[in-house]
Parts: sequence; C-alpha cells; structure tokens
Amino acid sequence: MAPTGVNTPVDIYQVTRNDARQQQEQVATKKMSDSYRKEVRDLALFSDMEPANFDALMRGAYVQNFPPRIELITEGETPDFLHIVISGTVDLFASWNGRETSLATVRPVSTFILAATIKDAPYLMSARTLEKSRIVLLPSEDVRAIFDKDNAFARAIVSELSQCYRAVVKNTKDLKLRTSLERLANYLLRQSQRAGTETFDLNMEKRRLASFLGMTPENLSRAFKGLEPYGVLVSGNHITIKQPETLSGFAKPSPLIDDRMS
Amino acid sequence: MAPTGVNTPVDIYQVTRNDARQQQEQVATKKMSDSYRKEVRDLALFSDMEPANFDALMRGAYVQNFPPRIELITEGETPDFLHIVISGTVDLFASWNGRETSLATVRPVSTFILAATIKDAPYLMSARTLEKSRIVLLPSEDVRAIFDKDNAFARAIVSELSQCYRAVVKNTKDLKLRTSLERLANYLLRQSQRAGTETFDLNMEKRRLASFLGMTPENLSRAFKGLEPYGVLVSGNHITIKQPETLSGFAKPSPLIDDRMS
DNA sequence: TTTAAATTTTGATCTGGATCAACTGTTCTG
DNA sequence: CAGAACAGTTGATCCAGATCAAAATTTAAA
Repeated sequence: MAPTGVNTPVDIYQVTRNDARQQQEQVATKKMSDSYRKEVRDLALFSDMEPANFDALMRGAYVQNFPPRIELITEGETPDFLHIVISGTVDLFASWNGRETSLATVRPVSTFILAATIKDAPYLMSARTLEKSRIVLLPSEDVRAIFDKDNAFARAIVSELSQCYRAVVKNTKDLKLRTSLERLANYLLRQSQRAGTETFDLNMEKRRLASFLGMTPENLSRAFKGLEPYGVLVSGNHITIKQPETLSGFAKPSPLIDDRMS
Repeated sequence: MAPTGVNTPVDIYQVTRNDARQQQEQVATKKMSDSYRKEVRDLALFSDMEPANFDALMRGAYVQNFPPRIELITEGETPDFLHIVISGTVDLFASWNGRETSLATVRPVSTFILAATIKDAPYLMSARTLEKSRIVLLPSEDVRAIFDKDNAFARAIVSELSQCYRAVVKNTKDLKLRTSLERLANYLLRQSQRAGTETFDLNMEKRRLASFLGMTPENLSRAFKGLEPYGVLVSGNHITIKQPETLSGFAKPSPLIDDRMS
C-alpha cells in the first residue's frame, strides 16, 4: 500500500517547535557581521552582483546556529527567508498523508528554496538540520527587491535555477528508469567519484539514504548485500568499491542521470 | 527487475530519421512571417522584453510543421533551438538501458527545454510529436545573446524556470509519496478541474498515461477498475467522475503536489 | 470494406520490495 | 555505569505491481 522509502513522520526526527526555540536561545540570532560575508559573496549566486546591492542584502541578513534535528521550514508556509547553509547539513523532505520522504541534502556552502523565495509561493519541501548547522537568512523581500533591480543577480538566479531544475529531472529519471539496486549502485559510484577514491564514508544515515533512494531501510540493507557480488564492501558507514569496473558494468551510469554538474 | 512504467524504445513510436526528413519536406521549413508573432509575444516569457530584442529573436526564428511521432530532439544532444509548441502536442521522454519513460507533455502555447538552452548543456530529455504539430524554433545562440542583454527577458526566464522546477518537485513527491492508484486518482481530479466539469476526455493514449504515471499499461487498466468503487466511470477515452467527493476522499489531493500553477 | 497493426483489456503467475517482528549493536542520558 | 532509545540487520510473510500470454477493441492502411 504505502509507497517506497517512506516513514511516518512521528518515528523519526520528531522535535517539537518548543524544543527548537529552547535550544536556539543558547546561540542567539544575530545580525550578520563581516564574518560570513566572504563565504556568501563567493557563491556563484552572489559573486557578480553590484557591491551596493550585495551590501544591502547583507544588511538585512541574519546568521543563526541551529542544533541538530531542528525543523527550519515547513512545507506549505510562505518563504520569509532565503537560506544559506554555511556549515552543517540540511535535509529537504516532504510529507503527504502521514508518509514522508527525503528529497535532497544541502551541504555548505549553498542556498535552498530559491524558487519559492523568488516566486513568493509556498514551500514545497520542509527542511531540517541533520547536525549542528550555521545558516544565513536573507529576508525574502530583500532578495526579491534586489532581484528586481540587479541584472547580474537576476542572471545568476537563472543559472542556479537551471541547475536545480536539471538536478530534479535527473533524479526523476533515476527513480523511474532504475530499480532500487541500480539506484544504490549508481549512488555509490557517484559518491566514490566525488571522494576521488574507491574508499569513502557514507555522509548520511542509512535510514535517510534509503528514503532518499526511494526504498525502506530494510531493503537498503539487503541491497548492500546484493551489491557484494559486484565488489562492494560495507562496514558501518565505510564503503569500499573493490571492483569499480564490475560495479560500473552493473550500474551503467549515464552522464544524463548521474553527472551532478552540467 | 525493470522499474515501473517503462517501455522498450523499439516497440513504440519508432520513426526513423529518414521518415522524418521525408515528411518534413512536404511542409517546408520557413522563416517566420508575422503569422505566429503574436502568439509567441503573448507568452509570459516574451511579453515584457524590449520590442527591438523581440524582433531580433523573431528574425532568426523558423516555423516548422511536423507530422505525428517525429523525434524532435534526442537526449544527450546539444541544444540548437529553443522550441515553442504553437499547435499539436509534444511528449518529453527519457531512456536508459533499453527502458523508456514519459516525463511530461507539452501543449500549446508553451516552450520546452529552456534550461538546456540557457545553460548550453545537453538535453536531459528527448521530445517527439504526438500529433501533427507546429513548432517555432529559436536558435539557442540568439536566445542566449538576448538573455544577456535584455533584463526583462532574463527575469521572465527566472519566472518560467521557477515554475518548471516546482512542477518537477511536485511530480517527484507524487511519485515517492503515493501509490499508483493514488496517482491515477489525483491525475483524474486534476484533469477534471482543468476541464471544469466532471466529464472529460483523456488527452493522451492510456499507454502513455501509464508511462507518465509510472506504471504499466496493464496496471493502469486495472487501476481504472480499482477506482470504480469511488465513482469513476471509464469508457474509452471518456471519463466521468460520478462522485467527486468520494474520489477526493480517497485521493486526498494537496495543493503542494497537485496545484499545477503556483 | 477488409486486412492488418496497434492499443486496450483480462487472466494467470511471478517478483521486487514493503511490512511485521525479533534481535544486535550503538549512542545518548540520567 | 546501567538502562533506555534508536539505528541497523535478519528472517518470515505479504502485497503491489511487473511480466507473460492471449483475447477483445480500436485504429490505420490497403
């Protein structure tokens, strides 16, 4: 009945709003000093815009430290801020009818929910921190105002959105054209390539990897077993691809699905 | 083994390039006169741009009539043109490892493969006409050149890409959070809403609808049966939703998945 | 109109992957 | 440090949906 890779929201990462508020107070929200200016400015999204406009954007910005497992935004709400992950990890997920699925992981340094911010339309995904994270918050109204007057910024947004769009299309192809075993095999090859070695650590819990790949944790566990014949060695988070060609022969990676850039 | 809603490419719509070329010659490619200017200009994507820039774009434009089942573009190729469907229907699909799946249907008047054109990156999807179609072709280089100098155009592209991005995200949620029966139920409700009546015709073959919804034709057939208890009457292409509330109670449509605008 | 070809439907069977349950190992926490 | 949560694994069972085969329609072509 229930589709693949879905958890009831109550059995995982359940942190109440109150908990969140409590913990946030430990590290106060503050106006952004120069501390993270450079990191933000270096993002392709902001690097070409007018200095004056960048300054204006930064004047309204906040930096906030969040503890793990805090829900930052909730799907359906209206975007108050464009978020930028400076450190830590953020999980984008969605729920429907008591089911939940992981859609993406955001790592430093990058933004999320740009499309909702620009269109001033409700979030389609919720976001939660996975670990202690530092987030820059840019008021949506400021972002839209500067989008309206800064042409370089508008063009950078085009570039960013194209990238995001293409990433989601690739993900859809992965989901519709491959079995779960194939998805896992290709995921491992991508991670291996990213690491530049045949040995690497999974950078998220298996539970969430399962949800991301559209399967249950039990099945992911079996899928890892199923890749043993292709030379995949698993020990906790630690993965070794002993026979990359063999695995590749099974996974048949394609740049039109698996190249995370372009 | 094979994932859901997939066909081998050879068993459907197999039209060779030669066939295409032969038939195209029946209706010659031509430089675009004023005939379709207005339709193109009325698209949100082009309506705000500088008249001079729009003219420049139109000077390089072609209109072409295609017979049904012609492959217009092939995934992996580099975008030569931004396409605009003036009449007819275009299917966007993708293949991997001998499997194929339908990703979207483009209807008049709208563009497709904007992201690839702007980024000058390989197509992620192939496109084929489903019926006799009239397509306007704008050379990609022209589009990029004018994107670089026309600020209103750049902003319109942001709006269009946001829309596309959000549509794909919604589709992913549909796929990952719902069973095939739920997807069909919600699809019918959307179509009904679009038509404004409880009675409407499916606007594509069931075979392709199945692929689009991520299931096999056999299963779609059974799914229609499975919706009878919720007051869905099917006769060929003709659908009647006899008890919209009952169906809605089962389908549980959500604006964050099913609202095609916003 | 009469074949021919393709789509759709129906039935029977199979299988990938979900669910349920029990157990192990890990990491918080009092 | 002991106990409680929780992540991960393993086994047994179940089910949604794929596959295979064939009949019934529909569409297209001669």
